[in-house]
Amino acid sequence: MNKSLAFVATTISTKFHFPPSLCRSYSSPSSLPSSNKLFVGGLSWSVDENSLKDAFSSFGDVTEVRIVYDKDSGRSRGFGFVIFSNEDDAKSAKDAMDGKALLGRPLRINFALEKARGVPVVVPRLSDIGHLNRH
DNA sequence: GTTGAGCGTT
Repeated sequence: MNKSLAFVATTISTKFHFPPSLCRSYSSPSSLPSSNKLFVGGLSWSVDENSLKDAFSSFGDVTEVRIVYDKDSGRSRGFGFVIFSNEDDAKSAKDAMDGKALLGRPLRINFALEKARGVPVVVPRLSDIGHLNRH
């Protein structure tokens, strides 16, 4: 009887092709949802926003380039962001530049995590805590 | 003169 169950399972798995909507683990391999904003890591310490833009502007319109510098030391933290006006340009730039070297260091590119902009931040209120002491 | 995975100073 186990054999017949195995037969059924095999039959099902070979006969059915599940629609992509049910196979979401394959929809974005090794990354995040597509966007026009790229996280660029692995930068050489000496790369500035200009040379980074030059490296990416051939793939489309670069809306913004931002390299993250340390607040106190002022030196590059070795990563930054490149924003394209077009989402497809960002994707092709990522595919083309990921792993490629810039100024001697291989780039690590990914779609950027969305830094919560426009999302209201709810903070606890002291006036509400006061109600806890009330009967 | 330094470091080497990661997700940002207005």
